[in-house]
Amino acid sequence: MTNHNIKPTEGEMEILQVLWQKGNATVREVHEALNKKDSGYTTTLKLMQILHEKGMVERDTNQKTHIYKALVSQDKTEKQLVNKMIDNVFNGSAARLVMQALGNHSASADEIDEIKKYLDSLK
Amino acid sequence: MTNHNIKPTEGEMEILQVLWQKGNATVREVHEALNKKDSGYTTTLKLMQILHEKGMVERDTNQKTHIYKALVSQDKTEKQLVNKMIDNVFNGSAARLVMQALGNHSASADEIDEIKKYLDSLK
DNA sequence: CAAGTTGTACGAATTATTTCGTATTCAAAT
DNA sequence: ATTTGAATACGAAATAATTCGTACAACTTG
Repeated sequence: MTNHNIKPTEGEMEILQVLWQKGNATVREVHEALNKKDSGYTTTLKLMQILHEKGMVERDTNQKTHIYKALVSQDKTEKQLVNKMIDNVFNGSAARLVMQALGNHSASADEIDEIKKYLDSLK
Repeated sequence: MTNHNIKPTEGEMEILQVLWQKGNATVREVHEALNKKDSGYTTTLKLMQILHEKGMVERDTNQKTHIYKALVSQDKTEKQLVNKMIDNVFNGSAARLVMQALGNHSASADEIDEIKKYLDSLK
């Protein structure tokens, strides 16, 4: 299977998210979307170059300003990270993770409704 | 607020989990519970000493063999890591995380029932 | 076309994390 | 008492991740 052993670092994840959201983007666009006051433009550039080395993004270098695009699937990457957390933090119990995620202010009433609908659809 | 900025590393998390599960334990017990074939006893020891420096565990040094116990709350630590993931990976949406966690084989039918009950109890 | 601006490349410094080697201490067993 | 085994202490090496400095190339505009 493709995309099997990807394990983006935290910094790489931030960039991938921007790319997933925008579809494709230049380094500057990503850097500005991240709005990091604690690190400079070349840091973002370097990270994106590393993502490219690792095969997680592709880029169009026809223009001077390169255009990047995620190659790894958002869904697969998210699943992988979630499963890792279920294993590492919740001893394999997805239910425990879910309850922990819902048992705090991050989950609004709307979100809870949405989840209920989703659960019903699983039956 | 107490326990605010703890951020255990991955290695530290593994140890904390054993401590939460066992209540208290010696270094050897933790090391064996982890069953790591890729790193030695002194590595586990060192990590536990670091946890102690950081104030995340306490230890009884009355006997030659020290006995460790977690000081940070499992619940708070889990919430913190989950919230971080919701922010970093799911753009602030707890619902997206939950669905990702449920949308794979990690979640059994039993678990899904459990979650439904929990959701109902939130209303 | 010269000067300034914006971009990439990439080695190297910095910082974080994990791992180990070795000294030392203590207790049990010979 | 001496040896052996199991423990802690802790500096330092190894590895991973982030950040930056600086060189250079390509546009832009005055």
